[in-house]
Amino acid sequence: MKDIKHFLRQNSLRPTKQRVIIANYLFDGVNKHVTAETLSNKLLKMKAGISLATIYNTLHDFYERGLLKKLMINSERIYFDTNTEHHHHFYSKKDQKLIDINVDMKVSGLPKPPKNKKINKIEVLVHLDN
Amino acid sequence: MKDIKHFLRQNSLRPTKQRVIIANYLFDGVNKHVTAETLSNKLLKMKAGISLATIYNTLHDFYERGLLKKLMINSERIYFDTNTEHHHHFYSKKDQKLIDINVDMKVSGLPKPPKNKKINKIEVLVHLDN
DNA sequence: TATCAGTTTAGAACGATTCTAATGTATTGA
DNA sequence: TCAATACATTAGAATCGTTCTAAACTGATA
Repeated sequence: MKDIKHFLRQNSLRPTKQRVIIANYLFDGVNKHVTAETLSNKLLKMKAGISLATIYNTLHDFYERGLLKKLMINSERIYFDTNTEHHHHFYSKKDQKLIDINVDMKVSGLPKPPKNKKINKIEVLVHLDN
Repeated sequence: MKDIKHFLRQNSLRPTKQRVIIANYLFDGVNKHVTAETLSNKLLKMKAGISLATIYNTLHDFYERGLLKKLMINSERIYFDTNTEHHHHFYSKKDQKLIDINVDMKVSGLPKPPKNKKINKIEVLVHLDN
């Protein structure tokens, strides 16, 4: 897609074949949560032979440009979220699945942060059964 | 300490030399957040020559008995919390430090969980600057 | 106090991720 | 248009936290 090449250039990323394929998939309008592994599997199904190293590089590059959010869900792998707006998540450990919570939530009763520290952001993770 | 041996036995853990040392440190009344690495360093300072394997085993054993909580903070290492009550945290990435939030907080505006799923627990992580 | 199940340990293995350095490709500017 | 070159991709090695293995050890028991 022309648009994606534009989009990549706007983010100072050369629109290489691999980046175009990955960006097309990730930024198709449907928000996604991916790991290097799930993305690799998806790309394999699409017959796009992109090396793992490039997948890691690309996720990293996109993250550094603010095109992806990194999620700290468990210690086993790194999740990337195409929804870069501030939002929260449901998480089902059993299904290893994340679901966006896009409605506005409020956290009340928050104590003052320690001296000389400011709150950057508040992350709410709602664990579902198992 | 006699108490710690008792405590271990009550949790169906043999009070071995290593477990007694680790439990004495972890459950001294002051809540702590440790990783295998920080615990290992602390034990080295105490001149307790406990192998890394045992540290991992012991953290795991304590976790399985519900004596420790596992925290998913970042993907680099696993944090264990001696405070097993439901509570939340401040996190400073810069300092790699966690601080308990022990006051009651309320999250409002939470949407319904997906069909057939029930909310298990809600975790709030307050990121401090950097 | 001998037995034995449970524990500790060094070191190997593992799995996600990062690094290396050789090859390939998009961009540039003449 | 076509070098030249700066940036990307890649296979495979390296890394690092964690887990596994299997041999030596130790607490509990009878």
